[in-house]
Amino acid sequence: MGRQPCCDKVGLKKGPWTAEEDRKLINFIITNGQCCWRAVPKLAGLLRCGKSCRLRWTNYLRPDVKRGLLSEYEERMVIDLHAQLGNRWSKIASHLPGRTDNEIKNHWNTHVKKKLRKMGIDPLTHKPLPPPESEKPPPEEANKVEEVINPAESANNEGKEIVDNSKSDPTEIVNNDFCIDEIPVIEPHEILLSCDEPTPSSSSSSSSSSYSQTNVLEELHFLPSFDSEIMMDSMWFDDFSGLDLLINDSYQRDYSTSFEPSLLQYPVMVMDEDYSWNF
DNA sequence: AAGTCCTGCAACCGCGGAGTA
DNA sequence: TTACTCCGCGGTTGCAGGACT
Repeated sequence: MGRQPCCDKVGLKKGPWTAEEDRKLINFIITNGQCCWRAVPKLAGLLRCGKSCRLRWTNYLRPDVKRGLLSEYEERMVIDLHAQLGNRWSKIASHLPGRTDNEIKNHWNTHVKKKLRKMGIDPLTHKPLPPPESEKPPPEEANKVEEVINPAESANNEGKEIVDNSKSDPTEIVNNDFCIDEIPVIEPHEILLSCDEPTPSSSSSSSSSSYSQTNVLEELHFLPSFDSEIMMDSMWFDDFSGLDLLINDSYQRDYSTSFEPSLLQYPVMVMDEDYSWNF
């Protein structure tokens, strides 16, 4: 007896998401929160399976998702964490706020693997690759590279916080108070908003003209004078009633100039006609 | 300019774990 | 204990766009 499909696939749409589908999904989650993905497509009026909706939301539509290439620091962290955790992308992603497991996995497979191999490091083991017979690098050089890459073996030298795998489950590492395991189901009042300014790469990295690579949330940002220092990482709304969230279907209202940031208790989100978010 | 190859990324698929009746 | 559902994870695929010939 095979496993039952996650949903009735007959008549379900596959492939890239359209702007309209994204809008429906965003509207639904903003109104109802994240719950019961299986029911989402039906309730949101989407011809998608629940898994597809969840994937689209978590990897792309979530307001706090960070777009663009990983910074050097993030990449280094990914390498370090991969050395500790292996291909546990969701665990790795939990240490990089705003990054998704899929994004990190893709980055690893397309960039980091190559980079490490180029450096003579086995991306699987983080140990020096056995050099080709013809060009054996000096042993001290290989060791040096390993020192840099393999945190488990360089912890003492760098004074970095490295988890002792023998003493505790590496998956339980809590780094910077952020662990995806601790994130509860998101309720409507808990829609997470990124305070990051859109990074230049996020707008320029789109290599495809297809809609799916033009994040409807790409323009997400606070009012220009909003104190992004204070709200550096992210913020959670304590009370849904205070979230003045406006899906501007009429495309006529412009709230972006009608608030003094200092008076703002809650940022105002307005969805524009191009499905981008504005505050 | 046209054809082919390569690359990067979004999305899909199938499995395993957790929860529950 | 078993059978079932649902969710999340990791591996893989498919496609669009860029690079190359």
